[in-house]
Amino acid sequence: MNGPSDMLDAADRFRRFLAERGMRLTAQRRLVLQEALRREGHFDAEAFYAALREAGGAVSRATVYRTLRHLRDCGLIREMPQPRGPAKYEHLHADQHHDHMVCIECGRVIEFFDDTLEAVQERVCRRHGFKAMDHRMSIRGLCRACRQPAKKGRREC
Amino acid sequence: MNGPSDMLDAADRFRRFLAERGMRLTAQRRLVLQEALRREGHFDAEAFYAALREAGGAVSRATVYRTLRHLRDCGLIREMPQPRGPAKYEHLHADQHHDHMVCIECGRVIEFFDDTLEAVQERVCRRHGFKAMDHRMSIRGLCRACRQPAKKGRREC
DNA sequence: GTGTGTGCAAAACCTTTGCAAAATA
DNA sequence: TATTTTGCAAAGGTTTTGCACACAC
Repeated sequence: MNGPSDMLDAADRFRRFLAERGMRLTAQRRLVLQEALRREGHFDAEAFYAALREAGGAVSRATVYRTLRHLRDCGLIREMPQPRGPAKYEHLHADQHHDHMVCIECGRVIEFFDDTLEAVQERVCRRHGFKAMDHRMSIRGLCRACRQPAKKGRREC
Repeated sequence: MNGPSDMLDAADRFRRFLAERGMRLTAQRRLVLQEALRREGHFDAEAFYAALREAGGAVSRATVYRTLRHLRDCGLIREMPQPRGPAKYEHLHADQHHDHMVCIECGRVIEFFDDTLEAVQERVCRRHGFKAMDHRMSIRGLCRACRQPAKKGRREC
């Protein structure tokens, strides 16, 4: 699901996205793209930037922020502003959309996928003449571990 | 749906919420609560603060931010961090949850409600041992007006 | 050569916080 | 009186921007 062919697809898609706008796929942008695809979970711009630097990547903070925005506009990553602190990002697998459950106690994020949601999206959009490009659902609540407050040894999540 | 009894309910609920935590329902907090309930659509903290001041309310910016946070924690309003700019708030009607479609072209927000979503939430949570308190879904795409780019006189939304 | 991208540092922006004074139980 | 709340201004943390230089077409 995240092999080399995915990477090529993504690079191609990004290139097309840029070309359509008279923009260029530079070395820096390629670097940011690769790092974004390599990431498995959620990440924020600052840690992302640090990792890139650590790995010897010659990219500035400004370029990281700018490129993440482009990747988001291109639909390759998803940006999730947080109630507090920096926005979280995650890369979008080409093949399967997913949504999130967030534990309000420990902050853990669980991913899920449900067909019905896609159907809901279709129905609602038809009703309002809206053309959906994407959706996101997020369920807030308590994860299994945090539901048992009395239980000893509750993991930190 | 937004009559005086709603207001009383909300005030009561807020009072209980505060009492449980050894906090007080001060004049300022009451003011912020009332203004939040009065609001129909989405608002941000700064405009909210300005409106309160304009109306002669004696509340400081810090208190507005602090109280909005409490109202959120109490579940009376919903906070929606934005990709850019200040977080948006909206007050939660006691009787009906709703979700959003956001036009990526003009920014318009359309509200909708769909029963199926609640079912999805239940099913997903059961599957993962998660206890849901709340959910939010947001569909990004193009609104009716913005789908017809050729059309003259397209409204600003 | 014209236009686009980058890097740096500074600016902008929204939100939170420290602290002393005021209010409330 | 003990505790909580407020208001102010300053700090905080994240993201954007201005600008000069470098680079690509």
